[in-house]
Amino acid sequence: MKRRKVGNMLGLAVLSAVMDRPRHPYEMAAVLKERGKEADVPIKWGSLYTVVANLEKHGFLEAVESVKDGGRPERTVYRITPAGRAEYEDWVRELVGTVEPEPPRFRSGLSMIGILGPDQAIGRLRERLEQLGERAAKQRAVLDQLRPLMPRMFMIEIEYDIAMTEAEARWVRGFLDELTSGTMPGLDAWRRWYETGELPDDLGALVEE
Amino acid sequence: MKRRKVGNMLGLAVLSAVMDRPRHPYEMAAVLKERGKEADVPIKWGSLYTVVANLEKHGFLEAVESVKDGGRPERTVYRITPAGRAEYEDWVRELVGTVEPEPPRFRSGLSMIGILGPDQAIGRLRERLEQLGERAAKQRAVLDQLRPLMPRMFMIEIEYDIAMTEAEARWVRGFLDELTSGTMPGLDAWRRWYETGELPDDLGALVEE
DNA sequence: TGCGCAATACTCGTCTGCGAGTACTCGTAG
DNA sequence: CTACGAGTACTCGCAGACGAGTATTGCGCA
Repeated sequence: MKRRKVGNMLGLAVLSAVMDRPRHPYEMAAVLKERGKEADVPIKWGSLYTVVANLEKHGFLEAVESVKDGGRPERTVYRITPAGRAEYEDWVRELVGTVEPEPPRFRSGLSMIGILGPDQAIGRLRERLEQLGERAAKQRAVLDQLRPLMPRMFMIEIEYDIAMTEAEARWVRGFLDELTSGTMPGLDAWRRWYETGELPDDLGALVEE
Repeated sequence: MKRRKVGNMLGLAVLSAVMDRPRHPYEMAAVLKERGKEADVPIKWGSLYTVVANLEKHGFLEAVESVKDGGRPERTVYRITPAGRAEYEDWVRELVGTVEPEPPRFRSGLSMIGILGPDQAIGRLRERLEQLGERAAKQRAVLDQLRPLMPRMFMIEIEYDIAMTEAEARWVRGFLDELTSGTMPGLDAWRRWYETGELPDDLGALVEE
């Protein structure tokens, strides 16, 4: 497989920032923050300059070498090249069109939730549920605030975000219900194991492989 | 904030692999693959030894220095320490109980879907939808195959995965419907901009800030 | 008029992640 | 009985990510 020449997501953000007009790195970061892209790609100062340099090395950006105005320390302004535009488009095409495995950390947590024991597990899941609710509310507030200002298509990723947050909340709530109502099979075996360390014979056999 | 001493997710996997009995690094990787943990945490050989070394440095693992059997090149066997157990538990607690922002790459793609133009966007979204279907089917197959062998609680993360995949598929389908049925506002403005490069006056004003 | 703080615009060095190589060994097909 | 491919068990070194520092300037406020 042909891995992207510049793999860092910040690279994509940089390309998008430079599409309309040439900018110097600090300005790129500024517009990205303004446009709320920080939610997509956390902008780290350390990475920004490395990434810009790499994009230039691979011919996606070129320096317009404008030292311009007095005052400020010297700045290098970059312009996007045709190759850069192509890369940008191709990258977005890939992001939208293909699903690659990016396991969320919560998934890992779930797969090891055993060691917490049922009671602690329930407690933690309740906390998560609450946080998911807050997150959804916050996103919805952003959406409402922006709605009069710009067309829906420009905020579609927020709608996606809300939908996913709510879906997760729904799942967690369902799981929680099964745990608290006792519908989930093996619950007391789990509790026994957590409290005494002994596990039922059939499971003991299972562990052997 | 107190960042984890060993931040790599592989570290968590290593701890989990060493909970029951001491193992040497290669063996850890082996059991992790066997238990299907690769879906949670991709196991990179390069990282494995660094991570194990770091875990040891911070007192979560300790070497049992067993050169043991003939044949194979020398191996170092590691045992988990009490501090290691505590760290493991605490880490899982954090993963389950708190939601931190980890923006999926698709979200970024959506926020930049503009440059593709409506027709290409629709095409790509169709592809994604198809892949999501495949993914859900595959996960479901795994679940069905495992169900007779182990209790549900041991496969809960697969259930979560399926639920999330389906939720995304549902959202994409809805979005796609709005695009193809023409319900989405601003669709022809979008097409015009993509084909000719000119954007309606109200948007032009918007871009100024 | 002078003080300090926020903003501007980076640089530097460390620390981590990981791909690609290495070297040895066992089973087995010819 | 031997050659080879698959498994075993790592090592090495580079490239990338990032935190923390630095130096300058403009502006508000007293």
